[in-house]
Amino acid sequence: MKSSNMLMLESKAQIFKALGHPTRMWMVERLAGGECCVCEIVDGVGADFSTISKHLAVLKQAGIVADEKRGKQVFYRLKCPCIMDFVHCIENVVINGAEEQHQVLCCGLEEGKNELER
Amino acid sequence: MKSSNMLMLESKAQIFKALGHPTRMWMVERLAGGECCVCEIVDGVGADFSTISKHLAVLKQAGIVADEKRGKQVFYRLKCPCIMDFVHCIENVVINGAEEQHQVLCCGLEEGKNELER
DNA sequence: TGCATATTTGGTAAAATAACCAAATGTAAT
DNA sequence: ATTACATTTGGTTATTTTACCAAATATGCA
Repeated sequence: MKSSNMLMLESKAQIFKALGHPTRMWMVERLAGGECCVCEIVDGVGADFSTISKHLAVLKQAGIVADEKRGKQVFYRLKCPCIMDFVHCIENVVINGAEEQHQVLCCGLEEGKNELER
Repeated sequence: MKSSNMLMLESKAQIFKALGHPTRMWMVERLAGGECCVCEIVDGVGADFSTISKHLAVLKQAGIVADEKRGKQVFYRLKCPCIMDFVHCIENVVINGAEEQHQVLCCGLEEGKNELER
């Protein structure tokens, strides 16, 4: 691969990769509804604390979430809530299947929709 | 994980995962410039034919690209060129680092920028 | 028909990921 | 200071991913 921009390529891929796991996807959607502490995520996902912690570390490492310790708890939040625009588009891709992808994937963003608040 | 929508979650994650590899990222960007045949991608990436073929299969499986056989060659194209909007946003995230992400990630789309043609 | 070209498929080994448990760390309250 | 709670880190094992090679398949041309 001819790569003056190999590093950029890897960085971008890393961000997508971080979103490429159902549990982390769930977390991102959860955090889109507002920050929450690790224990809340553990409750929602139903996996081991350590597992959740590691998934959160992946998202953090990719720059998708930020964490803040307050008292005994650590709170995570989406660093960029607009990442949900992506997610909603992808959702449409999934729902509408292969055929309509072309139209559908573009829609949400171009009309400036943002359904984070729902 | 409480999952009436577990399947949806997995499908979305799969799409992100497909984008989560430098080589596949490169391919998507290459295809954003217009369809091309497998051999052109092989040349660009510099990996084995079989490796490229398998990466393309991942993208196809995820519904990101489509293939069409013409003569001896197989041509691939982006099923949804607007997926590049995502990629460019992510690019900004990478460039601007953690601090500015919040503003930057949103920009490209809201101003309707689309640099596919460059 | 038979050959060369283009691509995919199958197999295998190395590397990366993911889940859990146990132990370590940091913080607050006693 | 000790204890309890919240989270992270380290270790282990199972699974998945990736890359390459070799072999199979498909297509066009001699």
